[in-house]
Amino acid sequence: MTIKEISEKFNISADTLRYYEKEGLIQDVPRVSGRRDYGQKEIDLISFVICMRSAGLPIEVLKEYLSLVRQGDKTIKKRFDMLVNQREILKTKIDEMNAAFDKLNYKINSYNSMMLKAEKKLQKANTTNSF
Amino acid sequence: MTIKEISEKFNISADTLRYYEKEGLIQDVPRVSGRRDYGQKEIDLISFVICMRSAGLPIEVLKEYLSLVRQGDKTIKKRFDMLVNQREILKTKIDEMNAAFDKLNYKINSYNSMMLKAEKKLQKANTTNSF
DNA sequence: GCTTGACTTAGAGTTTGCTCCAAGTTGTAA
DNA sequence: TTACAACTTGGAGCAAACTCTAAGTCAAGC
Repeated sequence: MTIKEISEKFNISADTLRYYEKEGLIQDVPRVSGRRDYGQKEIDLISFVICMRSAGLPIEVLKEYLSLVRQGDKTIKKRFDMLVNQREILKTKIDEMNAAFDKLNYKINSYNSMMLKAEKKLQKANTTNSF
Repeated sequence: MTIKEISEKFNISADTLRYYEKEGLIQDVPRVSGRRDYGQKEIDLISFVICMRSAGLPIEVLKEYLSLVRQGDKTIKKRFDMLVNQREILKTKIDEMNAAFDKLNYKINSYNSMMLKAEKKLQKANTTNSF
């Protein structure tokens, strides 16, 4: 697959794909007369990287993890620890986002009843604070 | 409360608090002989800003929202729309993070059984792909 | 009165992750 | 065979959100 096809498949810019390669995230991409020609192996890797990046895992962390993978079985324990660590960080972020989501929801509902009751001059909403 | 107390209360740097103020997120902070002296109003606002920032809402968006709040009731519909919009964006991000979390979990479990069965030379794990 | 430490400001610097640019190459279609 | 679009590379540029620096101010304790 060409860079354009990959870029469309994953909804990511070709520049970003080249950048990931430059950074060493996606290595040894085959070329056909100079052009990148992604195979299944690369597609699986890109899919993983994009998923993790979308969750905010830093490029540096992914780079180190993939470097460990390339170093073979002796790095399994270290990889495991990395993943567990990243899972914990991710869990914290998800909790924070859910908290913000709930707060947003609460505010939206307040605004909603505020607007519904507006013409009746019943602006009793705005209960906890003013923003 | 002093900037240091706020900084410790919210586990955020004093520099960041000053930065938010410079950016217009937290306005009209009272001073006592030049020093910031945060009151309940400011604390509520900071708490809101930090919650939203931790969920990734951009400073620009928060700034505009808070500016609308200051402009009074005529901006309620616009604020409402902003919040609904941000909620949608946040929902998408939460979904992405949950997907990554599941993937991480799956990998961690794979590594786990890999390591458990290692000495038995039963490295049949690593089922779907190699990283 | 003097030192100290925590503040103040304006503004410069840093980090992360792209995103764009310029100049050159290549396969295809007219 | 020449025009064209889509690639290639190295490197510069950019946006967001801090983070740090320098030079100055102030209240408290000695």
